[in-house]
Formats: sequence, structure tokens, C-alpha cells
Amino acid sequence: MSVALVSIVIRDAPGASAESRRRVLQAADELGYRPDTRARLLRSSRSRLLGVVFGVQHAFHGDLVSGLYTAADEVGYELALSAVTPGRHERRAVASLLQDRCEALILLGPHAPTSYLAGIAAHQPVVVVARAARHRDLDVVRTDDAEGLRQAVDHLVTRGHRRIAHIDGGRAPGAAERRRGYREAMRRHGLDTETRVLTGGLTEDDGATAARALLDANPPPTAVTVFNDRCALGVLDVLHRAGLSVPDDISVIGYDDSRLARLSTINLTTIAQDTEQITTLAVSRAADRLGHSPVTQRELVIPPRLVVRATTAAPPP
Amino acid sequence: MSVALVSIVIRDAPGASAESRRRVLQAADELGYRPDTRARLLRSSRSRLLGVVFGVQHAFHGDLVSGLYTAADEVGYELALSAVTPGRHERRAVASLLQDRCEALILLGPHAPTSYLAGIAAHQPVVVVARAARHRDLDVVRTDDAEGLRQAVDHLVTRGHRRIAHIDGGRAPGAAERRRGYREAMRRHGLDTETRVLTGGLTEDDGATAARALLDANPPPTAVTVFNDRCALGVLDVLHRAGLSVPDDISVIGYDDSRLARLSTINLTTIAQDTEQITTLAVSRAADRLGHSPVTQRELVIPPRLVVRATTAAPPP
DNA sequence: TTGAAAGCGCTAACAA
DNA sequence: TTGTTAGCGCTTTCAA
Repeated sequence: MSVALVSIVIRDAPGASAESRRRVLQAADELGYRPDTRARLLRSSRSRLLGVVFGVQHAFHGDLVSGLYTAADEVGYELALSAVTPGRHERRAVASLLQDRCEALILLGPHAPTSYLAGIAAHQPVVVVARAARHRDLDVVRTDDAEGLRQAVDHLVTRGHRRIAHIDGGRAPGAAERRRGYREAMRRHGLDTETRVLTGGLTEDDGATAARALLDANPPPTAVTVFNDRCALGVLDVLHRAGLSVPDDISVIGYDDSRLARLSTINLTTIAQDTEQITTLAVSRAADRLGHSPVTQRELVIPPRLVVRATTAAPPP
Repeated sequence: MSVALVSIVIRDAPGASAESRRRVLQAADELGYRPDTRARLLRSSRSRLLGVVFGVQHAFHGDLVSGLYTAADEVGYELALSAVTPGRHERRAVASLLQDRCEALILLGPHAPTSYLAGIAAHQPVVVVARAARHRDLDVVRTDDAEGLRQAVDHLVTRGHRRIAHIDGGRAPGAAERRRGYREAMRRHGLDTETRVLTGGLTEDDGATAARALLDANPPPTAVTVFNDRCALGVLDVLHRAGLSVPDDISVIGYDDSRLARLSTINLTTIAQDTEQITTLAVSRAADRLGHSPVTQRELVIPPRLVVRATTAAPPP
């Protein structure tokens, strides 16, 4: 019984008798044999490995990772995860994936400048997810964030709001786009003079801080669109504590449609990103590049969807 | 210039002239050379790779992963991450790590039965984190969850509470221990008759559901200890909406000291787990096993710490 | 200080 | 259907 024959059986490749298969499988089982992925990859030049860089603190990245696993499974790729943590920077995370011989990289909301990302893309396909990046070597899969904020503002204006503020995400990926969408929508409704952008961020604390600033305004806005759900949660909390009723006194719209937003007790009106489509497209885009399939659009922009829940209503009289 | 010489330079091993080093490094730089981790590991029998299974949805696991990266770094190990997602079960996550030839496995709050974990531990070291598991082959690093709940109950009793309920974590890792700690503490204070355990869970929704049941009680408790912070958040929300003031009408204690709890606006009294110590010990325990250092205690139980914030006070008169 | 040669566990081409 | 052989990119003797 040669190693080659065993290899055939283990890989479930054609060219072995039923009897051989049985014997090999049984022996493998008894010995607790596990194929060595590394040796396997070393031999066959392809690793069928997609590297994924994600932020370990981001709930939304968690959702994306879940979707990526499923999508990769379907096209026969494996995922190699590399986390960005407070003590482990993005470049470190990327470097470790490159050493592992990933065939392509999928970066979730990367903070690094486009030039750096393009540098990596010179060697292997790079798919940037949930962030804009203009470069001919970079594939991008992202939600149409500007459109998301347009939908939010339209929804509020339809309900009769005029004093609509935006608590932004600062320098976070996607923040600039959302700010732009907000500004454009306000202008389109002739509300230039009511446009008000406050500095927020990714976290509840950022939202809380911004909300306090919001309450100092005179008159305060009757509605506020917030960078993401987490940040919106901080806003909601401050508003409640200030004795304001949501949505009777002030309407709030989040972004992401996270688990938090869906909570019956929070029930936040929000902009949903289509994680399934984003992850499916990100993986198939990577696979296309690796399979040298022709790619027509470098950037795939997925429309978001307004999810109306209980934090938006008509403004107070 | 031979491959062997290049290898020496790249590994920064002794035995190469300064001139050779310079030339190799320069050439490597020009060619964009990256050592192939897989080939390297294939050759040297050791992979210096620690496999980590974590729940991609758990914020607390995120904190642990961050700590593990740091700890692994310090002892010269790399981490291979494998996520558990709604569509990717724990066994799948474990299997992929085993194929990657991780030298040891670190499992964060695994759900699998001890017998299954022990089966893996027969082949390589397994460190179970944040869950109890009694088996001679399994190393365990966990918080003294029972002690955590004792501290919570003691704190409340000291403040004058007697009707103290517990919203548990159902079948989640750690839930049984915390339940036991609660029951023991109540008994020790002679409050057997006031002991009341409600089924909760890991999420805000679980907490909300349990809190509604809590309010149906007559008389309702004056304080409640909750399985974790996320769950406590759901509880707080329901209480607020029911017009109850926390902590004036009812006190609430969470568990984990997550970012959520620290929010100035939530300010939840909670039980902090020492993530730094847990992760450091988990990694060094794995390293000890691999280095065949003698290990005295199979189970390392870390004391938790009560963090008093604004959700606990004396009961209403 | 350098190089030649063997081999880690596997796959792939070819021969038997 | 099975076995032989070569080699993936690296490390590690050992000799030059």
C-alpha cells in the first residue's frame, strides 16, 4: 500500500478500488490520521485560502465573518482569520495572512490608506469590504452608504421633520460617505440651513457625548441620523435620561440593523446592510480574480434598506 | 549563494557573514520575498501555532482573543483563529484547526461535552477557557463564577436587600456555576425562601423576557443578579420602560464588565473577569504542556472582582 | 563562513 | 488499480 494510493483515497480522488478505500479509511481512523493541510498546500501550488482581516470588537464584522464562511464554503475555499485588536494593528494582521500564503485578501473596513492597500494588491487580489477605495487594483464591495443616509433623511422629511441632525462616525470607514449622503439629501430637500453634523464615532460613548452636545442646541433638532447602531444606542440613552421621549420628542435612526437594533425593547429604526449579498459578492469576486475570470466592475455597491421600527415618528407639534 | 545560507540569514540565525546578510536581505527586499510559513512549519516539526476557537458574536470572546494575541506574542507562538458562527459549529471550527497542525487548542467557552473535548486532548493539549470541565486530560482556566455571584449577593445583602433574584444563562458555559454561587450565597445569608432563579440566556432579548416574568412576581424582588452584561441590558431596558427606577426601585448586577457596562449612561454594577490573567495563563499553560514543563494544577480558577457602579443601592423602604 | 544533500507530508505524473 | 518517482519551499545536519 503506497503513499500515493493512500493520498488518492484520502482526497476521495478516482482511481482506487473499494477494498483499498475501505482498508485505508479504517487504518486512518484507527491511527487518528489527519491530513496535514500545510504539506498539502505546499505541494499543490494553490492554497485555496482566503485571508480575512476583521476587527474583533466590531459586532458588524462578526456578521460579515459568518457570511464569509458560508460563501467560501460554497466555492470551495477556506478562510484564514486575522484579527485587529487594540494591541494588534491592521498591518500586523495583514502581514500574518500574507505569510500564510493566502491567495487573496478580504479586508473588512480597513483603516489603512488606499496606497498601502494597493501595494498589497500588486501581489495578490485584495477585496476591500465596507469601505470605499479608488484604485484600479482594488476590488471593493460596499453598501451605498450615501444612499442609506438619503433614505434616512427622506423618511424623516416625509414624516414632517426639518431640523434633522447627523451624528457622524468621525474617521471611521464609511463615515465620509454617510456624511455626504446626509448633506446631499438635506440640500435636495432645501434644508441647507438646517444641516448640522456633530462628531460622533463607532461606540456608545461617542454617541452619548454627541447627544449631550445635541441637547445644548437651541432649538434642538427634532430628528437625528446616527453613524451606526452602537452609537445610536448611546444617543438614545442620553435622550431618555434627559427626559425626552423617543420618538415623540425626537426621532432617531441608526445604521447596520445590528442585533441590538432588533431588540424588542430598543426597536431602533435603522439602515440595514445586506450582509449576505456583501459577503457572497466579496468571496466570489476574490474567486473570480483567482480564476482569472473577467471582472467588469471593480466596485460593487449594494443598496441598503431602511428598516422602520419604533424610534421614528412625526415631529412634535 | 546557497539556499541554506539564505535560510540562515532569513531566520537571523548565527553563521553568516555581514556581507552575505546584506546581499540576501537586499535581494529578498527587491524580489518582495516572503518566507512560506507552511513550508517552514512542514520542515521543522513544530508549528508554534496555537489554535483558538471563539464565538464571533461574543463581545467577551473578542476581549479574550485580544489578550491571547498579546500573550502568545510574548512566548513566541502564533495564533490560528477559528470562529463559531450561526452556520459553523464548534466541531467544524475545531476540525479545521486540527488540520492546520496547531500544537495546542485553546477553546473559549466551548459548548461540546467534556467527553468530546477529552477526545481531542488525547492527541494534543487542550485548554478550556471560561468554562468548567472535569477531566484529567483537560486544562481549564476560568473565573471563579460561583465566587462572582457570591460577591454580588453579599454586596446586595450588605445594602439591605433580601428579595434577590437571579436571571441565569440557561445552558451557556458558566451558567451552572453562577447559579450555584447564587444559591449558596442566599443560603448562607439565611435567604433560602427568597431564592428565585429565572431562565435567561446570553442576549439582551433573553434578559428582556426574564425581566417581564420578574415583574409579574408579587412582591417583585428588590434586586436581581444577571448572567451577563448583555442580558442585564435587556433587563434594564424592560425595567425602565415599566417605569421602575434603577437603583431606587430595584438594583441590578451584571457579569463581565463589558464595554457596555462601563458606558457612563448605563454604568452597570457588574462582576469583572480578569481577561488579562485568564489569557496569559491560558497561553502559558498551553506552552508549558508543549514544553513538557511539569504542571501541578489542572484547573486554574481566577477570582473575579465586583465593580460597583450606579445600578445598585439600598432597597426601597 | 558557505554549500551539498536529505527530508518534513503531501500530490501528480507516469509506469507497471 | 497500484506503485514509483520527483518535488513543493523550507530547515538541518554535515562536510568543505
